[in-house]
Amino acid sequence: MDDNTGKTHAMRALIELRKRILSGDLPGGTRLFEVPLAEQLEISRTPIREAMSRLAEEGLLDRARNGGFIVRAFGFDDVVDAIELRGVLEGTAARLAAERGAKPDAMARIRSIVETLDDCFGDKPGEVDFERYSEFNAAFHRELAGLSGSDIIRREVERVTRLPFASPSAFLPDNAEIETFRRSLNTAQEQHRAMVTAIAAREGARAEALAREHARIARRNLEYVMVEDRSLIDSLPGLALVMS
Amino acid sequence: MDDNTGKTHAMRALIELRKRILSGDLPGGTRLFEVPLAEQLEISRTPIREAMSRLAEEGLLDRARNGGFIVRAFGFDDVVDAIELRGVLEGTAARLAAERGAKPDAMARIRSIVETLDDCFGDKPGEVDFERYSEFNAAFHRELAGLSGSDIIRREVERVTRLPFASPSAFLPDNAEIETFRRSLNTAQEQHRAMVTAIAAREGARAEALAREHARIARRNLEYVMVEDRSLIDSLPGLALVMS
DNA sequence: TCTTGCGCCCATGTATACATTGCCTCGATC
DNA sequence: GATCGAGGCAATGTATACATGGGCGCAAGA
Repeated sequence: MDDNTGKTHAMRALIELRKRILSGDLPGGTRLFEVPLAEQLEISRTPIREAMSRLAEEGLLDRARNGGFIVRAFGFDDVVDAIELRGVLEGTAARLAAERGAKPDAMARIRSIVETLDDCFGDKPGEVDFERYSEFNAAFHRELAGLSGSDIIRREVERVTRLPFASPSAFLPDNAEIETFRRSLNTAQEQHRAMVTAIAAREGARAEALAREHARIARRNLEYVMVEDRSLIDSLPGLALVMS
Repeated sequence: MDDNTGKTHAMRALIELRKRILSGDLPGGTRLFEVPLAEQLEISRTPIREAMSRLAEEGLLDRARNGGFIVRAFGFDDVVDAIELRGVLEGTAARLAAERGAKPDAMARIRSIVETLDDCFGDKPGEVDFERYSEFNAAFHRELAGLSGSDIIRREVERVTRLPFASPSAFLPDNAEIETFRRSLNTAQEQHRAMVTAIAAREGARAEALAREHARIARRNLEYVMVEDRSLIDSLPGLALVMS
């Protein structure tokens, strides 16, 4: 995101609007009018426009035909597709890293991240330091995105990842209560390790396949939520803006 | 792009700035200052900002740390990566269309486009209606992007495609003189046909592989230009903004 | 000489008045 | 009754004045 967090009026408007969209306060399809928003946030129209323009870049708003902005509507099909897309792009990042070779220091960094993730698992089965895992899981995916050395790939991976429900951490909620989710962490960590191994061995196809399958964990968790226990929807912040 | 072509000052500024960037008049890394630009284009700063914001969405400008915009710099490595990325995304579009099944009317449309492309080839070898081919080639790729029915996929395919050197028509220059390029058209059209066949037969892996290989034609043409005949660089509009 | 701090200047940030456009409504006419 | 057009309103588009803040240079002191 931006480091300028909250310094200017435009930044505060950006953050506030993003919050409202992500929380579902502004449902998909809602047209955003400059004047009322400016009055609500007690600033002028100019920073509002700036903020909306940035949200359009993020993919949270669409530009309307005759000017103005509309909150982008996401359905569950879109969540599935975005997760699939993340798998494809991370797969490409992994494959290219394998085929072209990753820089030694980047490989060292990602290996160290995998070690740390290992440490998040306690001795007893099912014992996981969730918060730490979540943090270093994000770090793993960030490192993976740039591992091939291609700026274009890194940018596009990070772009998809920015959609909250497509983020690698989307289904790592604060409440680690969900047994199904917790079990998936072992599989996920196996895949992290295997990806790094494949990349180091220059096995591009394997690295790509692993990354795609890795993203499928998110899809399975999504399907669990939708089919088995819809009450969980509310505890997953990334799903708040998704419309039935 | 936008249908609003040139109606407002912001749109005219957008078009003018885009032209300057694509033509290389504004090389990568150039910082764009609002005041001088406003004076040059004889409008105020407001529509300039609007235009620059849209160019950032297009990926032609980057936002600078402390405000302002910088022309994004592309090297030949980036062109290669962007072409690769297009292949990956079109491959995903094709695979999903195969796996999920495409709508009959969309299939009919893309089949009709393939027929038309066939008609572009004359009786004598090497005889091609270039302009018509180029037009319907673009149509094929546009149709392919949406064939799976996924908006997310279609948007992202079209997004990458918007970079001029990554467009499916990037190496279909007006001058059809380049024998190597002309020969590649036969291969390309074979692949178009095969992709449609694979999608209809629900052969996802084959459809994906074909789309990726299809994009490689662009990469080969790029390499031909770079290695065999660098003088051709100037005749390919999409490469003007690429820096050595 | 090096460093530090003050101040100016330039570029973006913001507010606001005014322009423009497109849509909606209401009415009149066919 | 339907359609076309004029008018007004509401929204974005634009210009511009002023605010803010960061960078650079110069100068003064250590």
